[in-house]
Amino acid sequence: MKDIDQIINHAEEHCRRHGSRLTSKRKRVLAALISSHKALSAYELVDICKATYGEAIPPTSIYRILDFLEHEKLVHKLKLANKYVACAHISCDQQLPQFLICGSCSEVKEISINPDTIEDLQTSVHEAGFRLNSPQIEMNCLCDNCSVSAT
Amino acid sequence: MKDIDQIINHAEEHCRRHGSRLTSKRKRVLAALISSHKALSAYELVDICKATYGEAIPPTSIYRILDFLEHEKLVHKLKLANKYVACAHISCDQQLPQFLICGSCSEVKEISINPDTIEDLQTSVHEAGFRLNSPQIEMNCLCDNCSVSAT
DNA sequence: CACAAAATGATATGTTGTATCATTTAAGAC
DNA sequence: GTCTTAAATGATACAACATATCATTTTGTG
Repeated sequence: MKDIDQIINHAEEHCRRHGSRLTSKRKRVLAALISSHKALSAYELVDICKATYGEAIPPTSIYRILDFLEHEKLVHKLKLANKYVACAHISCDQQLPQFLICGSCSEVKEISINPDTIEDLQTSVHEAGFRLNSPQIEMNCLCDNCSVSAT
Repeated sequence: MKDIDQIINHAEEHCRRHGSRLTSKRKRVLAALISSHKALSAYELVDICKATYGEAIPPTSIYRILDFLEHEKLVHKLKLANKYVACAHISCDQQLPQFLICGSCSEVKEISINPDTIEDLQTSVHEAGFRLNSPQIEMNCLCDNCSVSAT
């Protein structure tokens, strides 16, 4: 498990190379996401930032910051859950995100599916006359933990 | 292309077998979804029902009716878009929905992906310690129409 | 018909997200 | 260093999506 500061430093470097800036508030939001290990809503991030740093970042700013982080591919938005997660691969620049979201506890796992399977999916999509915007796929799941306790 | 009344009749029979009732308002909502050929939001359905039948069905009722129709598997909720679509297979009871959603024009296509591919997906999910709640998968796409006009 | 259960309606409010304009902050020129 | 300007952040208002709660209406059954 990588130290959070180290990941933040990597992200900062990544931004610098792209000519953008990882400001202190952006860092706070990213750090909050990284350390949560869960998907968080924008308003949850408002609360967490307030609790952690005393000073409140208003919702509009949080949304803008999330847009920025998403654009820099440091954060993914999970549309199934309307929540946000830090990219699991900030430090290695991988780019084919697939997410499993536990419907019970909101745990999120970012996995890498066999590229052949993704290829098959693409084929099916093409045959239907569509094309995939992004290979980001989100799946409603139960994590093993929750499926055990549900029994 | 099946006649809408015929599909509605089939749906009514389906409900009867399950001991539930497809009331006139539920029929209206389902008919609106079937004839739209697009995903519609709950509030769009409020407007359409009002325009089509004169009499308004309030949002709370629309949501309840959508829940009912979803529970009866006559309608799918697309979480990516916060919209609802009539199930393309009402008349044949198929049950493995995968959806392609055009991010530009909201056109929705319900496709059937190769079962082997779905099987592969399931395997990846299991290896990650999760289990799929439902095989419903939604993918952000562009339809060919919109990708042509975007060029 | 009378009763109970199911369905629908009314009202209020919660959650997520965006539009608009004002203010603050930071980077580069001089 | 300080001036200028562009980027970032803040404040305010509001739109879209959704649910909680309680009241009323409709429907099936004895």
